[in-house]
Amino acid sequence: MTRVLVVDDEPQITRALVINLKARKYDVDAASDGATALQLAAARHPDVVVLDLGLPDMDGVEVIKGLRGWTRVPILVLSARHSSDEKVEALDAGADDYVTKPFGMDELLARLRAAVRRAEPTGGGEDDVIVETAAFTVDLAAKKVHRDGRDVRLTPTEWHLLDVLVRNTGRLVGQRQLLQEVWGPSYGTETNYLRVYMAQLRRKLEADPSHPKHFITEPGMGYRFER
Amino acid sequence: MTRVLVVDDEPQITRALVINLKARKYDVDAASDGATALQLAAARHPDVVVLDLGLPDMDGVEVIKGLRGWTRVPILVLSARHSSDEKVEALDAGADDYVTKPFGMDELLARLRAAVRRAEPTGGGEDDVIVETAAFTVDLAAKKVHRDGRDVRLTPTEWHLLDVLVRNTGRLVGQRQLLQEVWGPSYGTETNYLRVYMAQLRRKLEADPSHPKHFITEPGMGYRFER
DNA sequence: GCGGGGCATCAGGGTTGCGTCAAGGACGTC
DNA sequence: GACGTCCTTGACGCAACCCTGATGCCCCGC
Repeated sequence: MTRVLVVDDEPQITRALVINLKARKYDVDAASDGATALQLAAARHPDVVVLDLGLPDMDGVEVIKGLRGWTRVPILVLSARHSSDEKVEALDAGADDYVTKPFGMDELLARLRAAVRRAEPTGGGEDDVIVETAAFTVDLAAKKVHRDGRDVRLTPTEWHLLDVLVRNTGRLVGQRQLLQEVWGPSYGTETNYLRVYMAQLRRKLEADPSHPKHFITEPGMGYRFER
Repeated sequence: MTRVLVVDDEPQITRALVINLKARKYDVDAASDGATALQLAAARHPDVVVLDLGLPDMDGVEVIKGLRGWTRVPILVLSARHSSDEKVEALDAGADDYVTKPFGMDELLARLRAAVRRAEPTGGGEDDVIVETAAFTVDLAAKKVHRDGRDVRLTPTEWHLLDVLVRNTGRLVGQRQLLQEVWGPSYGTETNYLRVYMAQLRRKLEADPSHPKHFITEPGMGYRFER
């Protein structure tokens, strides 16, 4: 769940924001002054901060700088000041967006979504899904198989087949489904393809290919991957 | 130098933006309609896009979607419409910021700086900037490759390709992804480009180009950089 | 015991994909 | 206008992959 930190000293605005955010399944923390805000940010590590610049204890820009000293969390500034200088100062201090009061809740939420989306891990992040068995290790994202300390090379078809099986770990995958997912929708009866490629996968990955422990045949039905 | 793509069909606004941006040492491209914008974005790979929603040939939101199909480049929307719905639609389509006309140039530039700053490489530190292998050293930030005590010269396309591969060290990068990231979204099947440029990279960087240790071919799928 | 269906394994051949080289053309520089 | 660099494109040999058929095994029903 996305965590939002709301910082505002006007209770009615804070309340409105909190209600709207919680209704949209955000996890919300709230602070009414800068010191509390910095403390909460450090303790709770929010995914995005909504910050009113007019705080009782310190300048809003100082809060931004305080945050930027250690985090790149998106900061969405809220302010009654329309002055261009204020905006420039806040943005250059490290704010990500600047919304002037009064604001439309729809717009604010859209800007919030944009800020959160931007901060999401890049496509090439390391959200690798790794599946381990006693005999080998599969990294689906990197398309890598490790076994006995060395990489195993698989052909595209072998990968495709392994991919479908591993994504259904423990479940039986029917022959027809395997054929259609790997070879295309017009296939469904060419079970000999499966036999050939299952044999290759076993030869490359199983400790004892003729007595497979991970690529199990379910006669007449399909195959199952067990780790 | 930061490259900006300005998309607007009103010449006076475009001119004002271009002049201001160039004065601040930005590298500026300009387009007056959506088709040109998409084409220029693919060809020039800007670091940020300033996009007017009111274009003659297509809906601005379509331009956003067209860009988001293949790139996360920051998009700063410019529009005469103040309606909340328009803003929400543009932001949810993938825009990063939304500024209504008339706008203050100072504010716009500050928002632009914020957008560019955000897109900078993650603050992981400087441990990722330099990648070392047994044969050579790559400095992605400085755009330098060192090998056997001397600098290796790479062409822009070679750099781009190396960049994508190194940023995905250890991971397989599909040929379609490589083509689209290096040559643009309209490419995807021209695998001969890859073959030619991979050969050049290998010739310049590998100790034994015909038996590559770092630029690994995965037949039928793509390439992988290993250090 | 006998026959049949489904499965594992192997080996061959057609086809695809890769590496390499070289030539042509666009672009910028001097 | 000549030159050099870079990108594109085509052709060729070669290796790898995918498909296919043949063979033999095991399990099961008759």
